[in-house]
Amino acid sequence: MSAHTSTASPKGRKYEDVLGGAREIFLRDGFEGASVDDIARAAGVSKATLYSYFSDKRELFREVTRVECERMAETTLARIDFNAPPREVFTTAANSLTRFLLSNFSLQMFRTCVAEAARFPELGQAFYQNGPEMGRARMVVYLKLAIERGQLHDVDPDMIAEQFSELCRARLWSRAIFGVQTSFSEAEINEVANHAVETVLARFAV
Amino acid sequence: MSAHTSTASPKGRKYEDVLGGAREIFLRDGFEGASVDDIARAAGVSKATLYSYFSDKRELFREVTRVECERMAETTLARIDFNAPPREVFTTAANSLTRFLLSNFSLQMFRTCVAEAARFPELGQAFYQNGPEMGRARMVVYLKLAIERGQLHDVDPDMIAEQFSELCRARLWSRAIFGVQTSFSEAEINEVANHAVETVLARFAV
DNA sequence: CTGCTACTAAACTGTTCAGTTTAACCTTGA
DNA sequence: TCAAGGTTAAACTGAACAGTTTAGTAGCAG
Repeated sequence: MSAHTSTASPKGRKYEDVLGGAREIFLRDGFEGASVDDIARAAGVSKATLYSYFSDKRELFREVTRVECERMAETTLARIDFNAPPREVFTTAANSLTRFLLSNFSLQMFRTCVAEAARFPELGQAFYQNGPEMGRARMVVYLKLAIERGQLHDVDPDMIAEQFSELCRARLWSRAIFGVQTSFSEAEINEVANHAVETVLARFAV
Repeated sequence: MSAHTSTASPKGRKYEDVLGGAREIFLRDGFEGASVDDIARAAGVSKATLYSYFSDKRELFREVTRVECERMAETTLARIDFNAPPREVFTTAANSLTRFLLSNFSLQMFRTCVAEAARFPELGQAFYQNGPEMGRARMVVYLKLAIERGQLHDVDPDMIAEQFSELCRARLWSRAIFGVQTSFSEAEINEVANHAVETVLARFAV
């Protein structure tokens, strides 16, 4: 199934299989929770093969995280229409960001990175830089433009972006991360997103 | 040292010692990271004694968490002056909340609860209810009053409280939780708190 | 002195799990 | 047909660690 993919795997036929299995199990069980035997089984690969590609469990985890962060960066907030008026831009962004923050992937990734932050500091930092940091930087580009155009007050655009993304976490995100609530209706999500937009506009729109 | 404390321990002299040791080690290493041997050593107590008080590691952890959440609830946001004008109330609250969110205790507690959310769902939920939920409920009492007085717009006070506490997380909290930044200057904290106040007032103050 | 209760140190059990080793098996290409 | 490299299942090693057991100690009450 993976022998003839476009990019030849760095070494050996099963490399992609290993990554795929690791992705599945790490995402399901976190780092400590995942056993290497489980990963090998999910990948349809022997443990020996797995260890021929990755010297240890951490290296495997690092690689999975790196790849997933790349994918995430490409997907989320990929294209903002820089010419739309602020209300429109914030509305679009708030909706997609709120949804993303509540997604299984995002929550599990967050959980794992936070859990391993002590044992594994580089990981949390890499995740922060490739994830939140990245999205914020992209937002700041737009904000600066909007400020120049006189659509927003001249306030530190970095702070605007930070506040905006925090507002998208209101009410639902903490419930999700603590497992108090596990599924979210469209109405709930829209309400949070809309309130985020109203608040950020009330404070920063001209 | 603990034999003659005011409240007699439920059973046996060393009960409080065990809790103290557990608190120290759990807070340092999290739940999975902490070994019962370490806890017993830190408590200056034998493992057998420890297990005479608590039937297993989880029960011990539960008890530590419960006690710490109580302490936290008493300390943080304990007294809001319900008669002060909104700007003053929000300013006080933003400062103490931002500081609390960045405290070692709060961060480590959050980390551990999140990490164990899968294995240990009741824990995250208990923490959520005794922590964030509690503080928010207290805030809502004030907000309703302020709305009645016509100091704030008549908007869902629960959402105001949620947005407010999220705003206190802007910029610094995610850096802290991912270990990107570990110490925070007064100036940084004040800036975040002040921006939170300005934003919440811009949106909700009459 | 006796008996009771809390406590202790240390050895022990059983399990889980990362990482290694071995010996054999396929596939491909010369 | 043979050789080489990737792959496999399965057994193994060694460590960590939760929880138990044992044999014994310290202090206190009657």
